[in-house]
Amino acid sequence: MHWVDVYAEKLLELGSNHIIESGTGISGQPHLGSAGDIIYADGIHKKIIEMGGSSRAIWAMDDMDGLRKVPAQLPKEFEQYIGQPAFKLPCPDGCCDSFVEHFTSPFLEELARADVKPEAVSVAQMYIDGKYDEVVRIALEKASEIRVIFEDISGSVREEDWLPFFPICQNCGKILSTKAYEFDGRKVKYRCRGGIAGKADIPGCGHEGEVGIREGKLPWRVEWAARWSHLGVTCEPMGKDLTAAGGTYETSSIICEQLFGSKAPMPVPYEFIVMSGKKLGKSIGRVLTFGDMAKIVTPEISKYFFFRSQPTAHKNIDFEFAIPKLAEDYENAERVFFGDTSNVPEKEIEDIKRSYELSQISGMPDAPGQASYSHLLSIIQTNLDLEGNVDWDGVLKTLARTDNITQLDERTMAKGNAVKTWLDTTAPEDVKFAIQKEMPADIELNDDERKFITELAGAISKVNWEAGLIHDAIYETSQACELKAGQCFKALYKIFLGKNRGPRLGFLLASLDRDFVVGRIEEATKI
RNA sequence: GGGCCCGUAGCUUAGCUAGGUAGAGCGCCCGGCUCUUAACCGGGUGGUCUUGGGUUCGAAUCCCAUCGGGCUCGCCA
Repeated sequence: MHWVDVYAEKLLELGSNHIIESGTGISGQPHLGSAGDIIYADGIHKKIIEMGGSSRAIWAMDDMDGLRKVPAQLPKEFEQYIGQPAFKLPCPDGCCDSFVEHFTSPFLEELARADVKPEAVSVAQMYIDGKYDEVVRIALEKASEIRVIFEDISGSVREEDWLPFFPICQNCGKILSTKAYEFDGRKVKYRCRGGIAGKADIPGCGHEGEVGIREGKLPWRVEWAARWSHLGVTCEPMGKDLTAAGGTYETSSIICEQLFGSKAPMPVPYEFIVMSGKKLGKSIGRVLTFGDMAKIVTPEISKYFFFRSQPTAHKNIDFEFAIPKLAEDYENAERVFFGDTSNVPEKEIEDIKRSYELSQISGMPDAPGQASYSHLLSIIQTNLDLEGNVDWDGVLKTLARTDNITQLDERTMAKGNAVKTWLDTTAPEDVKFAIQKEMPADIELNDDERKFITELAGAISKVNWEAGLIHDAIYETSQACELKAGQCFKALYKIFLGKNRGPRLGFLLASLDRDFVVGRIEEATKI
């Protein structure tokens, strides 16, 4: 059984109403891993409903959290906001109402296009609206119990007067720099004495004051427990960092059960996504969000990436070399789904079909997609104009010949655009080819190849300029020279592309100017 | 020091949540093809499933231990 269904069934054994939560810190653009968190939750959520249970998928944005450091893409001026809660920050580009909206709305739109539509909940808004009043009050009143739990689970000792609450300083606006020390049942007294975020110190302003319980937040582990209890969360995917013993999940579970009297949700631990050891430098650009991935391989294939293996399996995404392979895996799953189960072990058929199904975004297609990613990769490059734009009519002509496709349907266009995006962004030079306007400087031809080229120079000038005839002329010349055709094709690729391989030569050359081709071949006889 | 995850062919890996003779892709080798969609077709090479125990009629799979890798907790989202 597919792991998504295993979780859904386990949950339904526990009860029929479920809240599947996911959550993301808003300290910049949410990355691919955050999207995975929500995609996993969405898969389980949908399965529960499909099996007759009721379920809500909730996505909590942690916008009450203080800004720890300035993300790379933000202007330096944002340093002034370090320590302040995210929900109060302005939009970095002035295009949205707020910092949070700037990052979350594109993220949610990208996911929505993949048919992943959780109910978004602002944590800050829950505090401000008083939704957390009760849990905050319980936490403050039972501060000593929480302190004991922290000590038992993780061995960390808090100060005598420690309170599980971080007020927003009324003077400097920071939330990472305050220390609450007294709760009188209504107000919390605090000192803005400075704090720590990662390795950096967050200086405080020294202000002393008191705030209401809606003007600050609980510490993470307490807040998580409070949220579970308040929303009735029954299941939540989480990164493996949170599931370590003595870690966040364990502590929060105990707080949830002991203080709030609620059962902790079923965790769905998952591995982090690794980007093939490559740094996310300028060469790879911004390619680390779900939207970027969806543009490079389509939303369906992006979802397939998450569903095809166990959430705990290591996930290595390589935006350079592994993209066609990922697409091929998906296309293979598609064939399996539509009944071609050759090459697939019996045992895996069910899960492969299910992974494919989970990856769809607008119902089940009634037939496999027609053109493969790899094929499009090749034919799109043979149909680029000088500005690098795709000649879709040319692509269609090729597809008509190779795949019997009479029109570019939505799926084919989506895949074609994805291929083009990949070529324009992270595709490695190895998979790219382009007609060399000048004879490539550093190529070498051996005696056989030179002989072939010389023969061909005579033959090619007499050929009618049609793909099939050009191809025949090349083949016949190779036979006449008693050479392997493969070697001869290679020689031509070298002089036209500067590479050893390429797309079908007859069609490639036919699309070029005849004089140019003949001229290049004649030029090559002098190498 | 504690915990979690991973370890299967040269490489990438499936199978572990059904215990039933280890499967695939890439690569490589041979053969074929009026010979190329960075292909295709046929055949082949290649794994003591990290290692050692245990349970079992039977273990890659379950249990215990071991080694190696990654991550994480002990300050802190």
